[in-house]
Amino acid sequence: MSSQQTIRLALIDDDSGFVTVLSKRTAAAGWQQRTLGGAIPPEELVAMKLNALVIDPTVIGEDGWAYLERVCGMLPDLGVIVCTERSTVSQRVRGLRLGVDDWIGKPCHPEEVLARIEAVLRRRRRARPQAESGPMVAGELEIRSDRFQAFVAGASLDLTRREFELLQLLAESEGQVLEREAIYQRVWGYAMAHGDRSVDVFIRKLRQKLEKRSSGWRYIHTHFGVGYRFDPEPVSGAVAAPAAAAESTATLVADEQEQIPTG
Amino acid sequence: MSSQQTIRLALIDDDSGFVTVLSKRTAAAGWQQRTLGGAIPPEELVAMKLNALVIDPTVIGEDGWAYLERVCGMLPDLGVIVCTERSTVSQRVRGLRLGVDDWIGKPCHPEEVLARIEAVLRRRRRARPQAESGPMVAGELEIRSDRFQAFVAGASLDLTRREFELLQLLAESEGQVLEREAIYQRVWGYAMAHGDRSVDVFIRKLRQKLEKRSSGWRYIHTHFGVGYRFDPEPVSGAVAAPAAAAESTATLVADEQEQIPTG
DNA sequence: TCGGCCTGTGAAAATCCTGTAAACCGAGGC
DNA sequence: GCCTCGGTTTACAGGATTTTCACAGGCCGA
Repeated sequence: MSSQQTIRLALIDDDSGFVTVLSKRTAAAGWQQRTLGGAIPPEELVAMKLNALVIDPTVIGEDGWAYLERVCGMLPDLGVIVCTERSTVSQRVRGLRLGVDDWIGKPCHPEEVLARIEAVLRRRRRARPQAESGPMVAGELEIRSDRFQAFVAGASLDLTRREFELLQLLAESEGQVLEREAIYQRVWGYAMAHGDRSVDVFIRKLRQKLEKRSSGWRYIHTHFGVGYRFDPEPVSGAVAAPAAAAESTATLVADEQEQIPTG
Repeated sequence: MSSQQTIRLALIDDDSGFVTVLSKRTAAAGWQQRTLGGAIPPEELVAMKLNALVIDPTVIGEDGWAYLERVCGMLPDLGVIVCTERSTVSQRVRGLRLGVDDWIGKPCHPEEVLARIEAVLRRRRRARPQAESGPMVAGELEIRSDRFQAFVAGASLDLTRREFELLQLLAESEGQVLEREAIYQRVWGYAMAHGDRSVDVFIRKLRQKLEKRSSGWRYIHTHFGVGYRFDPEPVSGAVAAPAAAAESTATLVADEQEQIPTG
């Protein structure tokens, strides 16, 4: 399910041991992580579209409190976890009241840090049910997850839930070839049984409905022996079209990445 | 809305010193607090309409983990803070992954406990920036939260409390498809048990009462396999057959354009 | 070009989901 | 205690959706 979007985390710390160990863990968990040596203007943090920030204010020095306050104030949606050595109760209370979500003492076990980050994010997501994520657009398709439906020129494709989730997954991975097993695993939520053709069947249904409402485009491409790839392409109308015309169109869509997930 | 709605807290612990000190603090902070000597069925916790729960699982003994899991599962909106003596990293990680929001080691300073509870709750409160305002209008429906009632042309629909809350939730999210679990969670206040049909039943009651007073409109639409969507639409009563115009073609393609799951 | 996979299709069979009605239950009011 | 009312559960039927099948047609390497 797409509710498990990968976590984007930034780490502001200069304790190389801690950074190394934690990075290894977050990488293993599939999170996107960025390590920063020192204070970064909150504006840049915004641009990073982070979910969480782990910070040791001592690397900032004097202005630590002010920095924390500014970050928490400017990014109320960001999960902020302080992780630092020696601290007094009143410092922790001050930090928490300032807007910090959790305060961990060093030394600490990286697994606990991860668990605490998850706890912070879990709560935050629950609070903002299906926040942003405006409609996704592809070709003349508009995919609206708040309606569990896709539209072309305002007309609903009338997708069923499975069809919609499949389309959404494909569209999210635009340009990538997804193997059947991977698709099944992510849409159905469990491993695909050997010989199951459900994915193919749903791809067909999707193609039918897409064709019905948006016949001028091709969205789903088959990769023989591998899987499917979503990539909206206007259908080059007549094959008899002037060579030149077709050619140029081709160049526009030519930059396809044929990557095959190493399996 | 006053962001300072008083906090309702329950404390499950038998360490009288801790209980006393903490109670004094929470009282001073103006929180409503209830101390419980041991495990309480989650159902009763629901009835208490708590914001947060501070618990020392050791007072429960063996079933501590199971209890935590049950509570966190049933009340995803409840802030759960574990406060206990001696604990290992793996215990803390297990707890946090289970759904616990914060894990504090005893002995600890009551002020820090308060600050951590606040940090946990802070997230959840920001969730509804929803400025309560005048009556909401949808179709020929007027929803007045000050009266816990909806009206059509001045006539009350005679909604019960649940019916009203359900309608209000739906109307607030006009246009969005809400999943049953989400509806249940927000109206009933705790997690929906698998197989519970309460939402459907109340949707039917609502539809009946809406139909009785406003038969010219359709308000609640069903999204098969997903949930419900509120969107007032005047019912296109007379489908004055678009006449002969495309008659011949129509017969051939007629079965294609109907769609849009109106419910 | 041939044969062995692999994918596209259409439809039947199996499941799942929702609308509806009615039985149940506990809390109050009389 | 008896009755009413709101809320919960349960049972069932009709549909919608998903799965499963069998076969046809296409892609590729030998």
